Amino acid sequence: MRIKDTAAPKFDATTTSLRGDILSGAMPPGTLLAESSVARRLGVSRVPVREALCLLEREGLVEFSTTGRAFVKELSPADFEELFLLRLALEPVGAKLAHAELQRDSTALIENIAATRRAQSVAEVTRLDLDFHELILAASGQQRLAKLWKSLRSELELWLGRLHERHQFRTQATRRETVRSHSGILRCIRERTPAALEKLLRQHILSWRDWLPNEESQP
Amino acid sequence: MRIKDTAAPKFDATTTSLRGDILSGAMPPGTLLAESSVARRLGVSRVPVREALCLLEREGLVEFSTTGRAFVKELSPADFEELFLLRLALEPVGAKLAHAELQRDSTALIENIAATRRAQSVAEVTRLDLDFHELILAASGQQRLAKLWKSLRSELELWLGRLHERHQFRTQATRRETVRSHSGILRCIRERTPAALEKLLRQHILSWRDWLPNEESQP
DNA sequence: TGAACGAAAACGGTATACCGTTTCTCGCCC
DNA sequence: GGGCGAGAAACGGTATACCGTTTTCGTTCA
Repeated sequence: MRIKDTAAPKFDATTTSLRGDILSGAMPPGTLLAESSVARRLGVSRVPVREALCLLEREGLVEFSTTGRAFVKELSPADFEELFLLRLALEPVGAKLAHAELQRDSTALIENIAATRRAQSVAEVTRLDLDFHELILAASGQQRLAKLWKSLRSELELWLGRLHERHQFRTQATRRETVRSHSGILRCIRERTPAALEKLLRQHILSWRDWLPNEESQP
Repeated sequence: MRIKDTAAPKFDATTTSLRGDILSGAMPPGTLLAESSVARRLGVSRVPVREALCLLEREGLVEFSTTGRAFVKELSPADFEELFLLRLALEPVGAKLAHAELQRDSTALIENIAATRRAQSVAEVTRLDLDFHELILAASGQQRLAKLWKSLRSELELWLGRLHERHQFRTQATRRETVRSHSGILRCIRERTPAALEKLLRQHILSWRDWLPNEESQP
């Protein structure tokens, strides 16, 4: 009755571990991820580490120098802007296609909104917000679109990691605004009002962007 | 005065070789790319092959089964449609941003159009067409957008590989139409008429899609 | 004091070897 | 004749070892 006999591959445990360290801020952007060191630290050989770094590069969390060394990716304000440029280009397309699937079953999105109402911190609201958008793109039925979103999300979370420590957000206002936007977006998808949907979605994404301090200050 | 002392890494020679075999049709979609066999055939060890397969997966030419085996990606008609969905979503955004760069220097695009005028086959027109779009997205200054385009292009070429053998195209009409569209698009970018640009670009992309037989027939 | 130089340590690219699992093949049994 | 199962071959995941290059750091010289 066993579904899986095979032992879990080490390279994805390695990937998970590294991803956690990066997103948690334990390894800030610019940190060198040397294969040997990582392998020693995690008690595996260099081979699974190599694999993990390759995967994380595709996720957008790691970048390689010309000499082949891996670093935690550093995002410039321009990168940050590009992420939202792509969100604005892709999400409306996906949302319009998600209609059929969400007409059939949108409980996940409804539960997400309910959970957002109960959220206790801005970090939690943020996570639920990203989950909400991810659910929509998954419901679009477009594989590349969904994959692409996950990569954009990773990079956004990489950026976010630096913010929650440094800034005080107004939890209640953020939460209320998020719930309102998400409810409206879901309604537009299910009632199939594409023009209103696009407008709402764009506003929501942009307002989210403008909440985040795009620090240019420190030289 | 040597820029590079270091020997060219084998993994990118391997990547190039495999990419060529895939795009040339020598290894049709569905072909198993076993690390051992490829390594033997190319006279290298499995390690560079592993690296190459990882890169080619990111390019969209290779996909992995759940058991970790690599195959030349098989594209369904739905995949084909998704590629154009993404092109329609992304290219207008990139083209609008390419204005400044192309105002400064658009010789590459102009030469591309001239070369298209002299093209002798549909395959050549096709390649120049893809080059044209790639140049625009490169000029947008958006790294992720440019990377993304290259991946979409690879998959399109993967699809195209099966067509040029099986179908007779009208070279002259295709060439004339392509030159006309490209000229119009370039003019719109440089004169910054975004509405007309978006319309032209969408028409051009869609007409391109409709030329390609999206065969549903054979069971 | 600062910059250029050189040696040692660290790192990445690659080859090879081992092991458990998957896949294929061929012969057996129904 | 057709499914079915056992054995063999092939394959992927991982560990280890070697080598040339890059990086780093301490020393020396201007």
